[in-house]
Amino acid sequence: MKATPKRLAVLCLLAESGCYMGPDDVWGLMKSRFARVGLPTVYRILDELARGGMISTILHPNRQLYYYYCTNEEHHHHFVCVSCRRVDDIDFCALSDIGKEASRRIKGEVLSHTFQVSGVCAACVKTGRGGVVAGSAQ
Amino acid sequence: MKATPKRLAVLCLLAESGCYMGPDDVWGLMKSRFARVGLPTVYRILDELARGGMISTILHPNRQLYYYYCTNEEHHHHFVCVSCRRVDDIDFCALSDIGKEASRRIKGEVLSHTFQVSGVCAACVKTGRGGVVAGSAQ
DNA sequence: CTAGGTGCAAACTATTTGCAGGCGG
DNA sequence: CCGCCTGCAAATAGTTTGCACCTAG
Repeated sequence: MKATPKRLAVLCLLAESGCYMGPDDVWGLMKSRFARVGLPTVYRILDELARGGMISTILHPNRQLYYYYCTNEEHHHHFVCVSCRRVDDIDFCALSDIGKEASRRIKGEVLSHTFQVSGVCAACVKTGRGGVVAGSAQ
Repeated sequence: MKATPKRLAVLCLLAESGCYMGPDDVWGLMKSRFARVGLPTVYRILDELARGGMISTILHPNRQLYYYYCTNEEHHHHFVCVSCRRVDDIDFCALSDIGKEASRRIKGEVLSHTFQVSGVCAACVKTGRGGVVAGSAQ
């Protein structure tokens, strides 16, 4: 993939923020850096970067897709703060710990899995940000 | 919540199929049982049943919401077959097994979590249904 | 009579597509 | 000159809302 100014800018935005952002958020920041930039372009760039593995996706319970910068090459999962949108890597995989057990019970072929923890990060707990949020456990 | 004929019908449809369905799928089946039924009504009923805990939701990687009937009162997770749409309960929780570890690393407050395994169920593996599907692990 | 359930049409919003212009190699 | 990156406008699709009707209690 060619490193165009806009692709780099999106990557930098995400890397510097350390937060997950939706296409609209990224678009807002891009508009302050480029005179002309279209929302479809932001969608395309985010999709390309995610396909290329440079960023990862967060499927929010609100059914929208968010993106964030991720250097961790290893398979891992995420803790997302519902207050400040910060993302922390969880550098272990739930499935690997219980994989044998899961396979034994399911007796099928596991193709993929999602594991995502959301809550309030340490910083937000400390400063009292992040009120009570309805939790949904699937 | 009042047990209206349509609410019961939606519940029965899901219970009898043992599969997850989208609002559109449910609508299709409802139309063969009721002369007049609107798609918005199906959306409303599914939402109400889910809020009431009578059915549970599956947030598919395609970002659409599916519903399925679930008797298991305990906290648990799901294995969804991408081939036949069957859902199996995984009657243990990934987070409980690694909860202390997660809390220690995150140092924040966990509000909710999702854990969902998708693949091909035993029956589909046996009959050769269910081709290769791109897997996405978050 | 009243409350709530429902059909229908329209609105909404996130996302995607088509297409033409433009820029770099 | 060619390819692909991109802006813009329009289309798409899932979902939600507004509102009037209608029926059970």
